[in-house]
Amino acid sequence: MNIERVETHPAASPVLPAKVRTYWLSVAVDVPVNGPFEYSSSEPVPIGLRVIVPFGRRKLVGVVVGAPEQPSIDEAYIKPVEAVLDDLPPFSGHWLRLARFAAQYYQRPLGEVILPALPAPLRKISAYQGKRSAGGPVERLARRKAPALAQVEPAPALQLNEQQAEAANTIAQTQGFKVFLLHGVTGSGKTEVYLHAAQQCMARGKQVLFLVPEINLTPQLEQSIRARLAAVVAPEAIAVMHSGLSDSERLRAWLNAQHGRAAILLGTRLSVFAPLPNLGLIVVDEEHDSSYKQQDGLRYSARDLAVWRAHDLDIPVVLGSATPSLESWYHAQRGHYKKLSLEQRARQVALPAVRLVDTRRLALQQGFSPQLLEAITQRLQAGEQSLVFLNRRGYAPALTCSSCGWVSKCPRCTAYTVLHRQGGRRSNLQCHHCGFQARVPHACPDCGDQDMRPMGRGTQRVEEHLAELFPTARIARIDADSTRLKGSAAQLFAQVHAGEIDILVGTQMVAKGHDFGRLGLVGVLNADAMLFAQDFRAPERLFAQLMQVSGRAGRHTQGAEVLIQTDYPEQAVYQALVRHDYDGFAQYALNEREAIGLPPYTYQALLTAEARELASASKFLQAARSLPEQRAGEFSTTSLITLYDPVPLRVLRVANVERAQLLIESVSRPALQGFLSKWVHALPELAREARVRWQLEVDPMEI
DNA sequence: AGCACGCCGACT
DNA sequence: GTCGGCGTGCTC
Repeated sequence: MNIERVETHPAASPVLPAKVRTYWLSVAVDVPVNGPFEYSSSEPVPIGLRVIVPFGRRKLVGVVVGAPEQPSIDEAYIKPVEAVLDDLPPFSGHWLRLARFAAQYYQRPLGEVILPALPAPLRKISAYQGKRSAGGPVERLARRKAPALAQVEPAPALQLNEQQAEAANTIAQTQGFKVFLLHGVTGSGKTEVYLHAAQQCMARGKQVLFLVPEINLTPQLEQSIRARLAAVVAPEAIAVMHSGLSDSERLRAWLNAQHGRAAILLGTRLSVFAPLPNLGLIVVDEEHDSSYKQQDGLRYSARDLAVWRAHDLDIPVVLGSATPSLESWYHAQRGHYKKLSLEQRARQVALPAVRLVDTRRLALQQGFSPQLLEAITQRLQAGEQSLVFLNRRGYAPALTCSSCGWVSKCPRCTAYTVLHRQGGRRSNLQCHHCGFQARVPHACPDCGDQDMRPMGRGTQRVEEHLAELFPTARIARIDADSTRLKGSAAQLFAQVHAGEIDILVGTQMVAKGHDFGRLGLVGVLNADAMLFAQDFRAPERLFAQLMQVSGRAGRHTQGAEVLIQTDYPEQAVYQALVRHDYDGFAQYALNEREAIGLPPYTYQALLTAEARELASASKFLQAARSLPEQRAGEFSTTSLITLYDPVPLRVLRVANVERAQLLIESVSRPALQGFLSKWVHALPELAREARVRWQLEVDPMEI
């Protein structure tokens, strides 16, 4: 193998004779077993370097996380390190502390945090073996020239209004740890504030970490940030990281960050783990967005880790949103975070008027109220665009038999199959949980009747109705189905921006980021379905989502309007939306949470079990639940911990796997942490006996 | 997670 | 007789 070893001490090596001392190393590797694992080396290896180690019958890249004086297991079982990878400087103490904190907080082995945080070429052994050219991926990348950056026309800095300037200066003047919650309605110019503060930070020679929920969906953001920064930093000093990059592009950005060549790193949640030796400011844009929470593997919250990281480095962090998470709002109320408010819109355009359409006593036409149809008609006549928002893709949520009541169901899941138009008149049935597809039956499988009808409506059906009602209007639909082909989303959005579309039908895909110039009306169908999802955060999510879609309207035109059709117009969420009153809604929702004892007033974790049969999953959870009583000596803090009864998940079966969950709650975060760290040690054995798969999520977003 | 060992069913 | 099914166990 062609791997350079770490330099030995030059003075020592030629003189000292045979007596070789052994150095012990703790190495974190990416396996779902509690590590770290211990290895030996004849030379000292600095903590934070990567090594290649034998592991069972294979070889793995690991990271040295400790150098114990004595090994914790019998020396006879300890194998020597195979190679030391010194193509990168060792990870800093801060970086390792961050990884350690995440591993401990989210109850995962350290290696499962550290290695997935690295670009693939740095953690895959194949990048170091069997390559014709010498060296590793770092050396190979250095020999290749980076593709030329596209020319960006520098955008002039906008004149900040008074509130923006005050917010930006407050942030820029802060050097130690401080969390700012930047609260500003859509269009109030939060980005300008971030960039202003970022610029001042970079001017002091410090790096900026700028987190965004998703970059792919909003190429506008990257372009506008590049344009705004072009006047202040060289294009190479802007590194971008997101899931759309190739391995080598990601590696390049990562190395630029690690070597301090990047003055600013713009990236999605994984970027919170990027090594930034000179970090001076962290920005988390749209901090309430659920994309910051990873939903598999290490279930971390990039927003929460960003705050931790800022604290550890003693630097400021800015959380920005028009609809902050109730957690962040609560911290601001308590004075833990400093609230900065932007109340004016940057452009002199009034917020759209929000009206509720009480659908309880209305005859709806294909799901549309007369008021909404009338509003669309008027906008068409005025040459303005309308957006119909419906968070349900497909033609209809199910197919049903009108004579016996049969409903189309997925054979593998506890869910209806959704009727989809395939193009033209052709249709099929699809399961949105497991991907199962079936033909549409000609007759009812139960009674043979041929009168099969779609039940309810999705975006395809809404699009069809609109085409019948407004035959001359140009209509487009944007959802996961219409944008499946690569590039088609960008093309559809471009058509909307170019004014080639009169009525746009869309799911939540249209809610984020896009700035539609001529959009005068937003109509919301079936909002109540989102409100009554069985989750205590449903109103919070609904408020944020409707605020966000509402924000699509009237960014440039006066007199924009949002119509929300609902059977429950008296609900606090809707009333607050009419008043554009985030503060009122947040206060109301927090009071409710406090009264019932929900986050942010308590802390939660969720243990989920999966098995062929619900009974096995429940049995495992039941055993896990009774463990603390059985071993009372080990679990001393249980008086502060509530373990609820295991319950089946709302969608019980997905792809022939049945799921149940157990909620753990505590008023004390340390107590919950202490409990979980003991509890997880016992779970693998219980799971083996019950033959179930399990996962533990700390601070779950959905329960 | 991998990877191998192990012990039962249908094939050249 | 063997190819291969995936249950079980282990990794410093």
